[in-house]
Amino acid sequence: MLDDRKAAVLRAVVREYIETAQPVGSAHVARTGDLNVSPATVRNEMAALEREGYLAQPHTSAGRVPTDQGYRFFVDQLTAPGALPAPQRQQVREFFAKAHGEIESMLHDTSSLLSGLTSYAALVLAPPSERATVRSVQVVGLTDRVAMAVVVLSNGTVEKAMLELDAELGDERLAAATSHLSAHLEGRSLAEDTVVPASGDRRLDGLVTSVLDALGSPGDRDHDQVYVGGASRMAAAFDAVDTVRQVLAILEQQYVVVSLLREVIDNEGEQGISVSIGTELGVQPLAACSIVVAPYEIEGEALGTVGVLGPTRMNYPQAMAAVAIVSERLGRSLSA
Amino acid sequence: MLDDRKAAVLRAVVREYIETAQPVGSAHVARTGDLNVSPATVRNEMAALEREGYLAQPHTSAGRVPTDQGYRFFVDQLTAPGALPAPQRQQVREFFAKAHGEIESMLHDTSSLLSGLTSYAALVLAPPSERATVRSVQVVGLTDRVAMAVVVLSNGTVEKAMLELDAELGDERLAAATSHLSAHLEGRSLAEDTVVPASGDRRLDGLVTSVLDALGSPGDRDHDQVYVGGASRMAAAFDAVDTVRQVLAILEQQYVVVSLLREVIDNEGEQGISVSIGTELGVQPLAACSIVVAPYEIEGEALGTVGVLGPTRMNYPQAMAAVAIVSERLGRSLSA
DNA sequence: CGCTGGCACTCGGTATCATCGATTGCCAGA
DNA sequence: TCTGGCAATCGATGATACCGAGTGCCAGCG
Repeated sequence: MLDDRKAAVLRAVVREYIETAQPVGSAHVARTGDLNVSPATVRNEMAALEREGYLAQPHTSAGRVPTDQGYRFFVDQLTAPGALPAPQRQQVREFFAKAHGEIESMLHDTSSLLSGLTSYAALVLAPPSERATVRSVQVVGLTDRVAMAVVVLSNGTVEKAMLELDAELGDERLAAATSHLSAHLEGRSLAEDTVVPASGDRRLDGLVTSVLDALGSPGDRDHDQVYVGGASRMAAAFDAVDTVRQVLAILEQQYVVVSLLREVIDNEGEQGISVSIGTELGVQPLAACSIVVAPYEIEGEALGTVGVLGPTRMNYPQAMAAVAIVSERLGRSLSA
Repeated sequence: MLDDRKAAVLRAVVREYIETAQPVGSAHVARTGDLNVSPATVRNEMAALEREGYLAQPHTSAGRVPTDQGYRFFVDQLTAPGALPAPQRQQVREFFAKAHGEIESMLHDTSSLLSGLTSYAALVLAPPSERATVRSVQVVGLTDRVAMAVVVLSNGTVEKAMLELDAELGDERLAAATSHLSAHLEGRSLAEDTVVPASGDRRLDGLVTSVLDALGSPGDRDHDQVYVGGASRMAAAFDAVDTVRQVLAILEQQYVVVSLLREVIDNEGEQGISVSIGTELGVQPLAACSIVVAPYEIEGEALGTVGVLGPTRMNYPQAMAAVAIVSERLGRSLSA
């Protein structure tokens, strides 16, 4: 697609622009890039790259800036994930050595870690609890007419649902519901359309049904819990306060973030790290942002995802390295 | 402290500045304020107010801007909470009419509501679970050496704690621990130093102890769950992107936000709404921010708090009105 | 034929300067 | 005690010029 020299020029421009956030001129490239050519030659190549859509000029007589297409080529062809500097590798190691306990706090802390590693916002998507099996079900009365169903899943997640009861139900009936549900749910996943056979007792069956309803409904969306860490770092990435506001507003909408992560993962071949750049994200306010994500695997199955959200001029090699190592260690840590 | 006319001038300046974010000149005050005096007179008053620390001049020959002290006087003496416009009252009513279900999602949604009402960031602090009593305890095995203790509290909260077991424990022993703990914890609060008598079985007692340890430790800090809504709106309140970053960084640290809310509530007389302005907050990055908070009461006891965080030049009457109505309705809603 | 040095040209950024207008402080007079 | 008048202040705005980074193009060189 691009001959070697064009590629080298593009690479030099992207690298320089990532570092300085300033348009890159031909002189800089001629000096920096490995190719030993004069600025004039570089200029010709840059003009060509601009015609082909890889570079853009903010205005005549400024340097060139990579376009989304330019970043795309850079990510796909011109760079490898790269390695994280030693101190940061060490930091990751220590984090996962200490990490233990509840999955929620672990995912939350992971988002902070990743954000710290990259100086961008970090996104961590929890594994869907559909695959987990029920370990325990319990129906507990809170007040006369309010009960709560609590389900413990094999992955350490706890689901709960409030029930508003039509009629006052005694402890015995709640206990009966608990044991009835336990008998038919334990060992299965909540996702299956679990049919719990009727018991004959009408009020009991009504209670059981409402428990299943309550547990089922949040399962679709609420479960895609996403942890956003270091959103404030987006403020350092842009100097237009309005851009910052729009990006943050997006990050506050969990479902948008979740579907964004899903899309990015699905888009590319499943070979690990995926990158979506600028307009590829399909969300206007994020036109100046890129996302780097990788799935993490628990017990060999790709389940959740971790990623970072940064400006399109983010440091892709570093971000990819960080996402790679964190997703790998997180998966390993959760498998144990 | 301030004679009537000075107060009127101060009020006019604060109101105008809140609206326009521009330094206010004497002519504007003379026109706007109810007092029928000439700009020259207003100038004299303003000079006096500046000497006494209520106003400041960004530079000679600009208008005046309120100082923190000026806002303080305004809030304490010159304004009443004010009433929310009808459509917003309606919005609150509808919200709480529909609201139901788990306390967590309710608090979360409340923070969004309050943020929407005020266009500032909203802070909602969950009631501490110390007062709630235990309704159910259960120890569930997840893998050979990992178990999870789940406690359902009377307020609808679920506590959980992971346990790493020294030795493999069979289901019978977990069940024994469950019933032993149930017998001694149910009806009490987790905060009390609950002494669970020894059973005689050494391994069982070890398990029981570790459950209590695990449940006790997070109880101190993890519990002060705080929900932050509309943080992105802080980006609209400032035009220095760096200020935005610092404020957001603060908002990401839960414990800072929690202790901030605590302090503000404690500072002032407990008569409802409290306001902390600028440097009063004692946190340098928030020098340009103010917080308006009110406790909400469940069953007559002041427990959690709701509040908004905005720029010092926030619309105090409106914010106070919004905080007041939301805290009142939230408390009522949670009491039901 | 491709690369290079040279060169005119473009155009944003910065500095300088004058002007304008909002606002003040002060003072003398009502 | 208030007011109108007035000089003074100082940021904001705009015009102007200049500088420099960078470009595109072209003629010449290897």
